[in-house]
Amino acid sequence: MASKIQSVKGTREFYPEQMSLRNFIYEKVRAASQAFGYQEWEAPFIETIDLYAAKSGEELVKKQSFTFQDRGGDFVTLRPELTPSLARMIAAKQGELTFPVRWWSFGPFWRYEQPQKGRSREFFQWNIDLLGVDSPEADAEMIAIAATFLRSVGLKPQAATIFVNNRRLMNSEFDALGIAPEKRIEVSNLVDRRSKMEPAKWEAYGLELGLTQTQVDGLKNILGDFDLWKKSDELTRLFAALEALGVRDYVKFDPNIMRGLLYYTGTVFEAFETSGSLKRAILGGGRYDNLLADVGGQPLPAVGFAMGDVVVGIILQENGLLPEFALTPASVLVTVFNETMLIKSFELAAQLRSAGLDVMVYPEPVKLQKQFKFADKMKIKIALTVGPDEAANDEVAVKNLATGEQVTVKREAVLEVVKKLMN
RNA sequence: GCGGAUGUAGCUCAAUGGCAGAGCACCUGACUGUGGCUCAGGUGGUUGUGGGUUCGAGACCCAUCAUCCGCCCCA
Repeated sequence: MASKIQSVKGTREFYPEQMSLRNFIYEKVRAASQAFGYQEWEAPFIETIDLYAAKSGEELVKKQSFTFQDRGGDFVTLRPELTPSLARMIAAKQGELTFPVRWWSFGPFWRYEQPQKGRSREFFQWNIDLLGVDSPEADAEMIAIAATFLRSVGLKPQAATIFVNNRRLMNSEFDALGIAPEKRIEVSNLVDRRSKMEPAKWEAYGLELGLTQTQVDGLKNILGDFDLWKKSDELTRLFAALEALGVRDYVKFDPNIMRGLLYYTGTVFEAFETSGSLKRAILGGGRYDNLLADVGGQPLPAVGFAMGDVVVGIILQENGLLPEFALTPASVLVTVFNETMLIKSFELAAQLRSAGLDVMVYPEPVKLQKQFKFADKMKIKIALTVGPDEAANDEVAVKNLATGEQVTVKREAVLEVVKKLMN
């Protein structure tokens, strides 16, 4: 057992059952994206590390990226996120694209971190972005798409909530407390940790960062003020738009939401399950108005979010929201009576396939008992048999495995009989 | 990178330091042209790996590898 070659730590192996789940998520993602008129696109899975160095955050680049040398000696990275690739691709065609651009994508990403519940080193992520519009209403559309997805998988507002904040609002509040602009990143970090630390330790940490007691107290007031959004025109308009879009019940203002990525400039949001064991964000995103200019394009406002497949998969499973995935690979099994009947079975299967049915032929002439047992395990509902008796009369035995009833019909009537059984 | 837990049959798990077991799965038969249900029988293990303690180790000790859970960070 120890000598077996193992999968690379943290990678994902999708057996058919897990593949059904992944495809289920993909379909819901696609439906929500297309409902708002977004186009599917994709970027390279491998990029240079430089693409991320500028704006992704030090932790992500230095510690969490899969980076290695290719055979030519160049350093390449398995993409840990999509937004920098998007920014580059938009910048490259900025003159010829029709704005606003509405794009979505669902593909694999890699981050070198310790695998644990809700986190693997390889994951699939939905990214969706709206570029070219700088308005709270654009932010609202993005949040509405997220809410539409949550609703489509059966997560009600009581079960999953999208928490919203605004970096500009927070920065002006930080300014009002006399916190220097160069301390914003550290203070944001402090805010991020509040829910994870004991109050006393959190205060001590704030003082350690060089804040005064008055500033720490002021920060506590801000973070406890859930009406703070009323001071922000942006958020006031955002909530009005969310009301109009019919998703207001999914969204709550929360001044504690900051998000780690450096490129966010305005509205930020994260969705969490309200109860349950997993304290990880289902999805997260926000407005990033400077990124295009930072990668060498013309300034372009943008808003978007990302959702990993791992957390949402666990939550759907734990809430019993997954449909019964049909593990039936075919609606009909054609058994093989013996060596000489093999060709007859293949002919019959081909005939049914050309009529559009999914048909499996047992690949070798083993005991019929074994073949029927196989059909049962695969949850195939109809089994066809051509034995010597049937062949002599140009007939086929059609068995309904759900009821156990079997009829023998003329070969030209098989299609009709099978179709009737399928309904 | 740090901390905790767990590694026994294909799977889920038992086994006071004293003969390695059960359920499920698999195979065979009852039923040689037909699944599910039942019954009878059977295959399957260097107990993750390498050392050590002991008359004797699945169990105790050390190391190592792997997995899971948490911290950091984050989708």
